[in-house]
Amino acid sequence: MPEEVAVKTWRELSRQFAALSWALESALKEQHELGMSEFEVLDRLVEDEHRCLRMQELGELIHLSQSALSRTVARLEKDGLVERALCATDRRGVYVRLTDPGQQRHAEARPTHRRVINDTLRG
Amino acid sequence: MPEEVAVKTWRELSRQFAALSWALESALKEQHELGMSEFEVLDRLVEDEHRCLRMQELGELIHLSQSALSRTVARLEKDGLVERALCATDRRGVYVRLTDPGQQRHAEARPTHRRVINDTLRG
DNA sequence: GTACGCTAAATGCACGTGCATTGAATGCGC
DNA sequence: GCGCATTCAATGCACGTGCATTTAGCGTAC
Repeated sequence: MPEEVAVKTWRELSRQFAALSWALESALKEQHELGMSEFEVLDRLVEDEHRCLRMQELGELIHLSQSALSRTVARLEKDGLVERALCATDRRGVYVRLTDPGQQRHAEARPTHRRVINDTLRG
Repeated sequence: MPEEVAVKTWRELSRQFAALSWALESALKEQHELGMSEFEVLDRLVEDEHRCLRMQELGELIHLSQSALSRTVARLEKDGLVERALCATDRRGVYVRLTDPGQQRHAEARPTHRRVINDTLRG
């Protein structure tokens, strides 16, 4: 890939990401009181069979530093959307479990999320 | 485009952007004492015929809020890499002009920038 | 058992960003 | 000329993030 093409690709990537993340952030915040990172956590938890993941697993799925993820989960916990539970087999670890209110909030926000993605990627 | 495919696209976009912006940020910071946004400003200025753009023009090229751009330019100015000049025709406007040290710093950093992009997009 | 290194998650801190506001300058209507 | 809405850039402030460190728990070697 010639150098200038790579730069063009990067700029296009930036542009798309900026547009979409801004659109998601504002739509989720305004309509559902959720930040993008918060929704992302809920969205991953819903996909899990047991609606429960370890911090470490979440960290691999979500592009956030370990500390940022820790605080994001803390915010969700404060709002009662997830709960933390100690890991029985390894007490250093923490399970993050989706609560019923969390599942409900996600169900409300999900259509917004999907719609914004479709609209923005199309536009 | 089916809904799940759009979500996959978004997640892939996020993943690529996170990987590339992190790689750029750390490489530019470590090797050239430049943040990604700072480099982006220099990179756009170099491409301009007169190495000089209005804040507003920069704002359209770079995906940064107006306030963030203002501060990014302020940091560059503090380091002597750009200078601000009042716009003669509209005294509300500000021209941002690349200085010689700025051009030199960009020339040093550019190969790093291009290489990281190529390597990361390929990987 | 104890000591050591390693890993998981939380926290102090500094920094960059966005939002809202401010201050200055322009252009339009009158 | 005089207002008045609009535009451009800068700034106060709050917030989310990353880095570095801390705290706790694990595993291995001895």
